[in-house]
Amino acid sequence: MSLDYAILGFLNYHPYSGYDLKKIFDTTVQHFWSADQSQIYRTLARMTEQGLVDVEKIAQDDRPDRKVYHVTEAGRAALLDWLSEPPPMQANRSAPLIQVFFCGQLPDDDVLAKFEYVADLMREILKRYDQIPGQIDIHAPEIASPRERYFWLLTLDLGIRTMRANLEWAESVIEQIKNGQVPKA
Amino acid sequence: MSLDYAILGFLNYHPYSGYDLKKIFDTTVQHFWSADQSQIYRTLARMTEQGLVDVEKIAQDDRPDRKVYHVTEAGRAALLDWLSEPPPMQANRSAPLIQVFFCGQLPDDDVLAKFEYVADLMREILKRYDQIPGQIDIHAPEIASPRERYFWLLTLDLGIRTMRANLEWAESVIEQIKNGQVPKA
DNA sequence: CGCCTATATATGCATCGTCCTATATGATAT
DNA sequence: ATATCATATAGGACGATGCATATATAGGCG
Repeated sequence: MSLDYAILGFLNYHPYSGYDLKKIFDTTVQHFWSADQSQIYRTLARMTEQGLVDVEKIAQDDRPDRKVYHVTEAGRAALLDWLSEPPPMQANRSAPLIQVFFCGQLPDDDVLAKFEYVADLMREILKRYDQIPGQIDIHAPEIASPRERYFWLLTLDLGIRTMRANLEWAESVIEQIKNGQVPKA
Repeated sequence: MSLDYAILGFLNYHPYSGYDLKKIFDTTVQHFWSADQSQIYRTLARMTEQGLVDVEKIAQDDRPDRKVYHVTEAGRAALLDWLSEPPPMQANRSAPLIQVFFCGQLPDDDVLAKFEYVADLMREILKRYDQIPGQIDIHAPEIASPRERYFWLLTLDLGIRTMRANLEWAESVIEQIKNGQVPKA
């Protein structure tokens, strides 16, 4: 259901097509949410049936026709209701940590390589996060008010803080392996 | 597929039943993985067909019969192969952050209440993390080697670091709201 | 006697999510 | 000429997940 509200949230700023929404997801909220193209279309179809959004068909000469979606009053009400609810606290799920949990089975050299790989990935992700702020104007210029931008930057701030914590963790593990502080089997 | 390897990892320490595994998941790795009971049983059934595990039926007088699962050689090989692979970096998905992203729609008081609720939840989770170390002996005493414990504590360390970062973030947001630093619509 | 809890396994159902593929158009590159 | 890319929408197949429910045994409580 989260995708529903993410879509409603963006459509509440401005009408968009499924194709637009896919691009917006991939650029503005990609640090905490991803959306598959086919699922966006399917969700929009369902939400149209449910009366949460309206479709406006726009014919184009040079390109395929667009279906632009608008929030209805019901959709807007559903969004505001949901925003008022306590946040949907989900269970943490981290597949990589399953590897960490059991990787005592491997020799230290392999473990070290694994953590150095992870640390490099995290440094790259942090670099990518630095580039996000510039993208909201390009891909969702309708999110223009200082207040909207503020809350958007809050999510990015959390992403950066979390990723830094992860990186510090990985670096501390690397240190411990190099110093021979990992117990032997 | 992650659940497969988590199950293989535990069965590689010791044979367990589905019921045992459910309890172990809920106590030892609950800070980064949860498993539904029905899915554990279904996964064990599939893995038996695939030859990754073997079943041993144990009749009990006072209680229903148990089906205790053992890792096969193929299962052990699959586990070690997977542990050697680069960690399966998944997309971050955070439903609560969708609320944060769009909650500029709400008045500051509601936003403040939301973040105080989140901060309280995180403090509770941090308290719960403190109690995890004692539980591994009770619910999975077979994970006894210092090396295994070390990697297990690494996952807990990351959970604590991440949760602390989240809490600091929430507290900084609360400060900003109280100081009137959030832009008005 | 009925009810609840713990142990133990299993199925049904619906949703969510991802991957792959199909369809259609126009512009640009080789 | 052909290939590929960007735009634009959509369906099939499948796996993962979660919730509810069914079945069975034994013990404890009121």
